[in-house]
Amino acid sequence: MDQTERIIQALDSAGYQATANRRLVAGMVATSGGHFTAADLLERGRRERVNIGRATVFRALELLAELHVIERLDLPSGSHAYVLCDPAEHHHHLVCSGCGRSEDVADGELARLVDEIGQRNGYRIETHRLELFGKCPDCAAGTPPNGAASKASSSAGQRPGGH
Amino acid sequence: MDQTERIIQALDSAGYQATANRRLVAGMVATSGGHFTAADLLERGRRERVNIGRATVFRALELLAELHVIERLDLPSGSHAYVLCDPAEHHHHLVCSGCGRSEDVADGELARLVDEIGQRNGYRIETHRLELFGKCPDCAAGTPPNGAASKASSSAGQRPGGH
DNA sequence: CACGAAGTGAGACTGAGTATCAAATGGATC
DNA sequence: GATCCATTTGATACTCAGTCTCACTTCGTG
Repeated sequence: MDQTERIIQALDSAGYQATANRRLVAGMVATSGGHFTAADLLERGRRERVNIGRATVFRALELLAELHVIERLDLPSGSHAYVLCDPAEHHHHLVCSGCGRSEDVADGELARLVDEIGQRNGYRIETHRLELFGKCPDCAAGTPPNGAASKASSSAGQRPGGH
Repeated sequence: MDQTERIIQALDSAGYQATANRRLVAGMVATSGGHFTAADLLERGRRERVNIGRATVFRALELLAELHVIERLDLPSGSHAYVLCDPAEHHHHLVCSGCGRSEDVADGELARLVDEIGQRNGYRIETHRLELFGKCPDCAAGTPPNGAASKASSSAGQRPGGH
């Protein structure tokens, strides 16, 4: 779990206390293996008989998002999820609609494309967001259950089609 | 209001009745001039002393979204909005964080880029979504109030910064 | 007009997220 | 270890978006 350590590090170096609750959330985030919602963590906490308040979980997630340790995602279903990610560079997310697993995708060429669109329309672009949904190699091959599947299932994979 | 007509047409040719309520919603959507939330329409209805139920507005929006006459948008603030758009071709939205106005942006090169990303990661991509937020020419020039501004203000332009 | 289907409004309900506030805890200092 | 203050926490109330239900109304058709 050196991912957990990294999160705690981030908290600490930003001047926040690494309390037991925050460590707990960090641990759950680090081992999520994909995207997760606040409700997922709450549920998991309850299942594991951990005493952590609702508000505390929301606060911890807000904090981690602020530190860019996790990032908020809008699932095609319309609900909000988070993914663990690398705070260093601007990137996007590729999310498996089968098992919920997610990959970071470098911005790469997109930045240029976005600039171009902005220029063509006369807009001064401030933020852009690209979200990709599909099936990961395992799910595409029909072998979804991979550990990740079990706990991500609650929030993954509704409304795969669309537009 | 030939935009309104177009929407009614779409309802009609999909086999739905173009009732008074739906015409009303169509009219509000057509004259929105930017993105709007369900709450915006409800509020506008109340202000204009129109008697239309909460559920009816949600149902109408759902219906229009299904016909691809409007499309759902996730604002950077995390709330859900809709924009009127061309049902014909796959495209994305460029939204002004100042006045709420929005432009359709053709998918263009993005499709290729998305394919490439999918291939590189071994994912079978099902959906992608690009959302661009920034300042339109008017807002960038410091002349925001343009008619559109007044009614879009309730839902536009929070949290302009970010990653 | 009569009928069944489609549409509607009121209001109950649900679930996510926020706000409040008193109590607990952390960590620095003596 | 006792004291102090800032930070964190949990319980709970609250707000708000969106859904569901159900009785009632309206629509189109024969």
